[in-house]
Amino acid sequence: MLVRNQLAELVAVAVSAAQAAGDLPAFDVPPIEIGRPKDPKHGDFSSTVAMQSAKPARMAPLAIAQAVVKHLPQADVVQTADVLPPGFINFRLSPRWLAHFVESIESEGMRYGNVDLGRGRTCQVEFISANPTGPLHMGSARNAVLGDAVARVLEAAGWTVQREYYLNDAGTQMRTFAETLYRRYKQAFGEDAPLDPTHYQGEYMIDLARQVQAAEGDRFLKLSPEEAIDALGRLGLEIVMQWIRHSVDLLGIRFDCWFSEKSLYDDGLFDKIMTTLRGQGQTATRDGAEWLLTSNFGADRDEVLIRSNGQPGYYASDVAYHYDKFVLRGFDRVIDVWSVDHQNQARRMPFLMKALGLDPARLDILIYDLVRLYRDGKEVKLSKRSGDIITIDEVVEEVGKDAVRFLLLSRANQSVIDFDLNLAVQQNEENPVFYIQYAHARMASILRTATERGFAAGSWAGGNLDLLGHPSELTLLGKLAELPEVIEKAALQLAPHSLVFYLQDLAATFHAFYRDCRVISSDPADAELSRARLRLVAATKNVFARVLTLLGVSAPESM
RNA sequence: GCCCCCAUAGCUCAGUGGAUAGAGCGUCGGCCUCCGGAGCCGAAAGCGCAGGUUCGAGUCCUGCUGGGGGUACCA
Repeated sequence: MLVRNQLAELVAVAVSAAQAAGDLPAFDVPPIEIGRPKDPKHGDFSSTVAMQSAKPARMAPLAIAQAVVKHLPQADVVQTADVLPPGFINFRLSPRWLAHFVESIESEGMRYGNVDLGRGRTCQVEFISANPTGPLHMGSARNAVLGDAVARVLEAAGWTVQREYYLNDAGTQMRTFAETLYRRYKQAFGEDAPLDPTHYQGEYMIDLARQVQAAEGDRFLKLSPEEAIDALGRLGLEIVMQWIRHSVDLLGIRFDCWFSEKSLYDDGLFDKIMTTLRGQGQTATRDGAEWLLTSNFGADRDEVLIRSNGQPGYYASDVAYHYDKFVLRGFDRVIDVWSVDHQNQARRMPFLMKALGLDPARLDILIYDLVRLYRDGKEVKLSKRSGDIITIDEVVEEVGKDAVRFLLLSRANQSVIDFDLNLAVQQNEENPVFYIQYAHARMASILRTATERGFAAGSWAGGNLDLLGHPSELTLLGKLAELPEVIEKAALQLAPHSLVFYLQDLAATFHAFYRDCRVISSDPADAELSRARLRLVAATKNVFARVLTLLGVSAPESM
């Protein structure tokens, strides 16, 4: 159980006991929340229950706090519980308990920090889902690493997670893609086939056409334009999918499922849902189009399902796709990771859920803000259509997966990221990922050095943890014990960036410990203390590796 | 016009309604004779403006100013 929850229980018991003893009146006790004081001298945890109870109990907060502390049950975890004006109850964790906390970290290993918010329930995280009409560009990189990190955090929080890429292989964009490829393909044979302004202007379409030319020759020229466009569209899609898989792989991401939008129509699911919705009277025909009457569920407007040209609109796909997720595949929860461009669409999703008879709370739309790319001090605009793109592959090959992931995960989701390509290339102390990885490498180095100086690998396992008690050791131990709270918070808020800030904090705490406490001593009299400290270093290294893994960033043994 | 997000130190950003608002970079001043100085210690420096709610507001509400995004029978 989280330390915070243990303390909350102790306080709850104390309040009841105080009431039973007549030291507190009967009143509605507010939910007991345990917080972390900003200032460490106020202790490790604090409760504001006394201030919150002042009004209902009609008592001075200070007196309430004193009554609570008086009835606080004994517990190993608590060293002291102090009352401070205006009514804070401050807890300090027991040094002995903290020191032995190392044993928990050792036994849990790379599972340490896990919490059980999910209780095994299933959660699908759908992310990237960029149109397969070209290589993944840097605009999708934030989506990619955020979605993956959220998936990792949710797994650590007890959810059974499935990662999915939704392939928009239906609709007009695919048609435009196929037409563009057809013209580039003809151009490759020297034919005059100029692009329209609506076509994809990017150079990569030329590469794609040449690739087809090399592999397939001129056989598509012999088909009718319609047949050729169809065939080239399918072939081009396959090739682009290979590009996308490669980029995703470079970022260290694995998808469990690549879901085809087209399959929603080919497999008859869309028709089936339309029949159901019509039967329920949830659609209406107006202006030649068929609408889903979301205004019946509180929306300020209805949504077009089938356009007046007879083609389904994108909302139709969303309806069928989410029906498939929740009803056919039965996910308890779904998270769609969308850029801020889709904020309007996101607001309409709850109505879609209601129209399908589903609880909107089961669907989270995780909105993140833009990434602005800068090169040589100028913003670089990204657009597949204009052809001005910087691919994920280019950037990852230039600055590495770790830097890309770390930089893109070190901001809150709702803040804009300015990604300076020139700066990211500089692999120096200005790059925060190196600070973190350095700390891990330093710990690895300490353990290596220990084995060279007579502490056989693992021989410190029996080190006497009771010897740990230096303030810097206790601070480090307290920070290590925070991890479950950090993971819980990251999972609840779908905000992996808090892991980054935790790591920076932990690194600083470790460096302070390293400064104050010599781990490997040449004095034989300190051998036992060294073994205890080596256990602490190994536990800290484990926590670093754990959190870096949650971020998808590697934890180097040396740099 | 309407809707959403943002505004915190010189710069880039954290900050679950709690106590003296933090970190990195930059600036200034210190620290390597046994573990990695890619590190550590210290200093200067901040919540856009005006109201409101609350025992308590950077955090919640309203208005204003400034920046970004969104407002299709396109996805």
